[in-house]
Amino acid sequence: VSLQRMQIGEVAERTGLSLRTIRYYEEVGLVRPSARTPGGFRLYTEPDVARLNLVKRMKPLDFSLEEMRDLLASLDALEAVDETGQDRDAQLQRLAMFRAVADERCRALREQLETAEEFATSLRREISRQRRLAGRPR
Amino acid sequence: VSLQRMQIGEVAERTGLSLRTIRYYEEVGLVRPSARTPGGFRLYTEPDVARLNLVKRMKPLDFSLEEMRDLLASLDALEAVDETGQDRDAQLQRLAMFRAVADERCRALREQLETAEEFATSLRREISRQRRLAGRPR
DNA sequence: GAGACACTCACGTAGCGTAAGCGTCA
DNA sequence: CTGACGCTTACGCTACGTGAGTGTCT
Repeated sequence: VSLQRMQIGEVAERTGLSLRTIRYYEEVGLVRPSARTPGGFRLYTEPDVARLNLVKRMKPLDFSLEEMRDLLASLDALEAVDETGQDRDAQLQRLAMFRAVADERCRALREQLETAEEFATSLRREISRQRRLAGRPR
Repeated sequence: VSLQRMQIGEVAERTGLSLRTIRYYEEVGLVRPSARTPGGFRLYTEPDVARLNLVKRMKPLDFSLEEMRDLLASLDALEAVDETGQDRDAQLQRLAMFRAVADERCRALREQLETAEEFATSLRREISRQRRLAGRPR
């Protein structure tokens, strides 16, 4: 099965993304299928799936789809070996910026988690307080 | 200043929420100002601000505004002492449900953070890899 | 040809941001 | 009376969900 090209349903299953999401990612130029059947069905290769999984792993960082597109573009550019030194430097600079943003987002996430846990704790406390009050009505 | 009633600008400053957000929260019945001037300006009291801050602390848990509204409603109901035992029990049940959801969200947040940090790390690695490659062009 | 699968519109949603045009308060 | 501040109305945005109606693959 699907040794070479898979269609969107299988890709969805393997990535955990919805059909709509996968199509939308193509619409905004984030991940495009490397081929189509004559009838118009999208055909994905393994690298395509890998790219989708990469996007999925980026999502917790809360990048916009546009940012992810740019990040992927930089990675692609660096992967293409036939690049002039100047361009490489530019792409490396962009990567470094993304790294900085990513670090910042991680920090924000840690804070968020802390706030969330504090709230969960205070909710638990409120519940047991109310339970005590409920213990003796009248 | 503002010993009793403050208007929306000051509230925004004190809570860190935007005017738009505060007005929107009112629109969906989440937090409403306890008064208005004859001319229509919103007037908030200290408890109003506290409520807004409470909402702000809930946000990391990723509740929908509707869920928060319900949660606040349950808390309000429990605060009102003149409640029948039955109603109290119902509200307590709802609180317990929220607690369960909150715990689950915390778990999800922790996972998210982990994924995020993994990605940040792999990004760092990729950058230094590319730096090494850039070291000797030609 | 029948069923599973896919396609393209296209409208709906949450949670606000962002003017525009106008009224209110000190 | 003039800023500074606030009001409503309304359209825009992101990242999809959710049909409807139709075509494609095996």
